[in-house]
Parts: sequence; C-alpha cells; structure tokens
Amino acid sequence: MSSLSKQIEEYIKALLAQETAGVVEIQRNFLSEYFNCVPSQINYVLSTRFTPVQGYMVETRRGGGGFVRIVSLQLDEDDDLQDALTDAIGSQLTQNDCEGLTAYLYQQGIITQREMLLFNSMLKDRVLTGLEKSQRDNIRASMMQHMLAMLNMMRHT
Amino acid sequence: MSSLSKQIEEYIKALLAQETAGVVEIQRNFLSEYFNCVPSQINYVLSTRFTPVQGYMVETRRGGGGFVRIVSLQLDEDDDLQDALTDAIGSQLTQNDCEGLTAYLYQQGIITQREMLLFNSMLKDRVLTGLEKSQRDNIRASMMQHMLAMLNMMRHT
DNA sequence: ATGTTTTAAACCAAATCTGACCTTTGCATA
DNA sequence: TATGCAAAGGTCAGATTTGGTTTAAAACAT
Repeated sequence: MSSLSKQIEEYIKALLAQETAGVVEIQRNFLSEYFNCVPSQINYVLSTRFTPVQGYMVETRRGGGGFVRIVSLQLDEDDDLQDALTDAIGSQLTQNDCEGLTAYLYQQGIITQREMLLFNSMLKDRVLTGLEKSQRDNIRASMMQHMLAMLNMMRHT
Repeated sequence: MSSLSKQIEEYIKALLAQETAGVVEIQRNFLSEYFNCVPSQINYVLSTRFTPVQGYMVETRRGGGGFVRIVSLQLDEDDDLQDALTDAIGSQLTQNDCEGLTAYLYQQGIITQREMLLFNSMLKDRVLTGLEKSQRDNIRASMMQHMLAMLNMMRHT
C-alpha cells in the first residue's frame, strides 16, 4: 500500500524521465486535483524528495500563469564532487536525504548500483545503533563527505 | 506450549518460504493484532531472530504506508563471506581491524579495490566524529555486518 | 537460587496528511 | 495610472499513522 507521497514522487519522476532536458513545469493545483489531495501535500513531496542533495532544484512562480518547475541537476565529468555537493550535504544528513544522495550519484554514473546498495545498507538509522539522531545525521554527513573526497581523488588519478 | 515469540518467528519464516524472492513486507500492527500481543513484541522477535548474522535483513519505515520488510539472505555454509559475517566481526570493530577486514574481503575477491578504498575512507576514526571510541567500534561492526548481509543478498539475486 | 528469555506497558520518533491563513503576480477597469 | 480582484503558490501547526526504545516484571531453565 504505497503512500500518496510516494505516488506523487513517482509521477513527477516519470515526467522528468520523459523530458530530455531534465526540466518539468507543472501546476501545483493540477497535481493536487489529479491526486485528489490538498495543495500543500505537493509542497511536502517537493521538500522531502526533490532537494538539492537529492539532485533536484525546484523553482516556483505564483499568480496568474504560475508554475512549479522541477529541474534534475546534472553533474559534469570534470566537476569537483566536493564543490558540487558539500554545501548541499552540510553537517547533517538524514537517512532519507542520504538515500536520495546515493540514488543521485548512481543516476549520474558516479557510483555503481552495487555501491549505492552497499552504502545504503551501512547508513540506515537501524544500523547506526545507540546514537542520538543528531549524532547519526552527523556521522552520515561526515562519511559521505569523506567518501566523496575519496571518489574525487580516484577520478583525478 | 511453544512460546509466543517462537510462533511469531515461525509465522514470518512460513511467509518467507512462500515467497520465491525471499522478501516479505508486512505491518507491525497487523502482526501484533494477529498474535494479540503488544507491538513491541514484534520488535523483540525481529531483533533476536532476524539479524544479519542469523541470515536476515530487516528494513522498516514509519508513518503512513509504513512497513516491516524482512529479507532472507539464503546463506550457504562454508564460504568466506559467511565466515566474515559470523566470525570475523564481533560486536566491536576498531579502525585497524576494519581495514584488515576490508583488505581480506578484497583479497578474496568479495569486494573490489575501489570498494575497499571507499569503505576505508568512510570508516576511519576521524570520520566518525563526536563519538566515544566504543561507540565508533560498535557502529563500525554494525555497518560491516549489514554491508556483508547486503553483499550476500546481492550474490543470490 | 540464579541467570536468561520473554512479555507487557509506557513513552518516543518519524513520516504523512490536512486545513486555516498568508503572499505574490497578472489583469481588468475605474 | 491606481487599485482591486482572481489566480496562482507558500507556510506552519497539528492531527494521524506507523514503527522504535526502554524498563520492569513474569516465566523459564539450570
């Protein structure tokens, strides 16, 4: 029994997959009517699943002709991963964001699917036992930052 | 005369046996109602009988559409991965021992060199910031156990 | 008798969903 | 031109729906 948020997420990602440019423009009210939910539900989905650390940017415009624009961010071959991602990661990384980040890295061809699954298996809340939430989010951020530094090094040598 | 925990264990294992994929998704509340017990009883069973060392992985999600997912790893006796999972890792793993373990896994062809380097970069003491030594060694052990469980699962699928 | 496993209960945390109220923008028209 | 209305979208707090953790007592085994 997939949740409404999950369905909306899938729907938007399907739209993005159709667009070669990696940009989708849509109306919030269209989505909320399509899924028969309150408009703020859409904001919830955008803010939990389409953040920079997960490889997305969201721009909006109010008023007549308003829209929600979702952009899938692309990483270049020669981009410095740390420059591109350290800010987005910050000093705290929740399990949810972390899984979004690994999915992004996989989708961008930076890590393999296997690596994504292995990282995810190590970084779950359930695995980081006996720690406060803020400690967990802290070391997740730290681990991903250092992992990216190592990836970067391997790319440039 | 068989204990409640035992019954719940058998029930879950029967569900798993029905699934060719070796994956079962179910709600904790469904189980606790079915067995007419408190919900935490389910957690007790999961944490005592469905651990990575015992050949299972458990994933959960809270909130609407939440679930408990139990994955059977189908371990074969007598292989290196299995040995590493059950013997080499205790409940504590120092940075040094951890690097020894990743080197061993690499030698045995279980992980790639790149994976070894990435894991090592994430699991250093200085990366696991703000924790007591025993906490660090603890979650390192937990992370490696879960990582190996995932490796094992991927091997069989 | 003692130690271990099991069970229950009270309390905690995370993810989702809703609704009331607010802000911005474009356009029509006084 | 000023201004008011309609048409977007935004924010936030609280309710709802799951699952998690801790602790103490009960049951069981040695």
